[in-house]
Amino acid sequence: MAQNGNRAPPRRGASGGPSKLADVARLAGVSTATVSRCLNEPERVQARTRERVMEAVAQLGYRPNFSARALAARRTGTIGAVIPTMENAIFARGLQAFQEELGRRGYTLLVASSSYREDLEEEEIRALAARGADGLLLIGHHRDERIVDFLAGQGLPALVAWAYAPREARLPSIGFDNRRCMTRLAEAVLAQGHRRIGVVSAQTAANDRARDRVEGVRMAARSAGLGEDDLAVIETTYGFDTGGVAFRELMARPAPPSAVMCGNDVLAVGALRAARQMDLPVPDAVSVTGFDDVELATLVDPPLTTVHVPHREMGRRAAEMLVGMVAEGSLSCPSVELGAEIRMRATLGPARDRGSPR
Amino acid sequence: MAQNGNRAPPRRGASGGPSKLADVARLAGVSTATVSRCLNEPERVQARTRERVMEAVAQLGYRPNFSARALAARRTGTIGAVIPTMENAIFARGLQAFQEELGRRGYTLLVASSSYREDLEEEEIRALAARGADGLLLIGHHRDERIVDFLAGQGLPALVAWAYAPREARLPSIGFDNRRCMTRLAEAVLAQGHRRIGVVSAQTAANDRARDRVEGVRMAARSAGLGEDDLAVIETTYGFDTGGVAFRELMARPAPPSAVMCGNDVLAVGALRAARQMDLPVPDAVSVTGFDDVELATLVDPPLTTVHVPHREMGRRAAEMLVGMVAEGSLSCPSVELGAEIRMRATLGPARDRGSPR
DNA sequence: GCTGTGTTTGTAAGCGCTTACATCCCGCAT
DNA sequence: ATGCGGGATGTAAGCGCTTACAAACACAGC
Repeated sequence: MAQNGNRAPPRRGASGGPSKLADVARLAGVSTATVSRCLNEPERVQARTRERVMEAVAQLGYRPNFSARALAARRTGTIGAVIPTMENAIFARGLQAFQEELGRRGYTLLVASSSYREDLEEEEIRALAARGADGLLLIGHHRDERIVDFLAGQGLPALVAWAYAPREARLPSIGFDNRRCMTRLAEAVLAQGHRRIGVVSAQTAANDRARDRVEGVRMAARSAGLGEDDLAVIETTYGFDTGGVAFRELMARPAPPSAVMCGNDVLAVGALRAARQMDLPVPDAVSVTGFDDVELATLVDPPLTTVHVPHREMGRRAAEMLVGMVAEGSLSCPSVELGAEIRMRATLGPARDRGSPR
Repeated sequence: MAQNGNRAPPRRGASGGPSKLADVARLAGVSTATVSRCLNEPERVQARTRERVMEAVAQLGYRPNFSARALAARRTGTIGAVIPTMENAIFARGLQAFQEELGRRGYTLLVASSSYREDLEEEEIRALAARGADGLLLIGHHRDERIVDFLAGQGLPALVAWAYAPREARLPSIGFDNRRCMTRLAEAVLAQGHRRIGVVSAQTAANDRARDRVEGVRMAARSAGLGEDDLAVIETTYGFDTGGVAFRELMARPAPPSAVMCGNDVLAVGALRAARQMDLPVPDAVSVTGFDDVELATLVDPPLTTVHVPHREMGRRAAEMLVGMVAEGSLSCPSVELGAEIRMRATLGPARDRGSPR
């Protein structure tokens, strides 16, 4: 609220200060409407006039005032994204691709991060809406019904990424079927003869992706005839350390698992490190799997068996879809399922028979 | 340019559509000015009136229109950041902290990424300025003089992060002295008896940080009496693979280095992987160092000797400083140097005497 | 020559908010 | 009583742009 000389008349034109539409109009000898048209629908003004205007624009170094334009036109050319955190490489990468594509299409990205907190996400969605975002990118489907209502009420297009569930969800989405991917990976684990499986999952409370992944393992286990006791699930926060801690806890149980499936690569790498510290060779003593296939997965030793997710493509296509929705003023578009495939590497091996439980 | 029913009268109030300041004023039985004051300078209106207004605000679910507010008040509550890429963990992490602190102080973050391209960066700086960013965060000092002039002309506060050079630079900065850090690390390398040193640097053309780091090695080498030939520098783009390629090239030279200092951890990890593939034990056959101390550095085997940079703190404090400049309408503030310390881990070992060169 | 059609440009009314300034009102000193 | 200081509120003029509508003009067909 500094009251510093705000009222000083802004220097214009020659002095390098911001020039306005009216300045351009004056210099070009046309009306402001014509200048505006030159900038927004060039084909609607005669070539000669347009040249004159453009010259004036160049001469003054004119840049339209964004707020004024947004206010008058009721659109901002801004897309908002609310992601859990940029520190997670998968979001950083997807967001980077998202932003690149957005830029290519003349939109700007407004970012907010929710730190995986549902209340914060809601707050930020509303803030971005108030800021006039033309569209919103959200992560995952888990979200209070009220917010979806709010979005619909505002006529604000929103797209969900990192998940795919066209049936149950009201918002269109681009992503992959977390549950099915995890089921397939679990089947691969079971095919190696593992009969006691540990799961290190991210917090599932407000995270449908994490929930779906755990559910995926459950389904595969059930189909394979495993009982409740053969599946040990631990939830933990995101991080290398927490992954290690959870792994230790799993392995300290009376009948430890022969394979530990982790909800993401970061947790898995944490598990791997813990295994090394515990002198448990991977995959001979215990198998480990991840999810995401971040760069790290191929850098650890042994390289991690995981599920490859095309983060960059997801980001890029999300931008395409969202911009499309914004352009046609539609609140929906066909959801897109991306392929996510298992990357068999070295951390998954056959179950070593060390006396079946009991 | 979709011409869809834009002109339909927007439903207000009850119907859930966006309500305006005037709606609140009407409901509360006051003027719009009073409502505005309630929102912006609550202490200037009487408690009783304020309560009535706030109630109306709550009842209507009123949210101020951002563009209108920005247009009228000539400030946006938005801070822009132009970073090379979000995919680099160091920027993602710093930016995350930056955004968190910004949010805490009521500002929103507008991100653009330049992909390490100077022309794009300029373009984006101008775009963010036109969007009415109240302040700008930039990375590194390398930048055309014209842009700094432009910023000054616009009266737009800008802060440089990830670098510290209060003397030479016109913009205030927060960061660390890349050159000095690297000199110290190089001294540590030299202290281990290394006399032929390879450097794998990021592209230096538009990157003063990379340039300073190389320069840091040069200075230490010179002080130690090494000749030009004892220092082999390769520049490469950012990535694990490129780091590996550069490492191979260095080791394939007639008189290969006994230590390879990399411009950042990602390059270093790439080098480490290449070394393993070449059956060159680290640090017995060759030492390797990094820079940044990303999480990865402790996860590789052996753990990487590197320079620890407090990215999160840098982001957080950058937000503090920039918000301060914006609040007091100042274009400058004291630069801050953050400590960055060497993390001695296992990839740096004594030079093995394998016949001094010649 | 007159009307009708289409194209190009201008006029001016907002968009929803902030804020300088005017007004009102109340208590208090005179 | 009268006048004055000062806080609370209202009035209204923008902020810089877009765009509906009107005006002006060119040219075709009759």
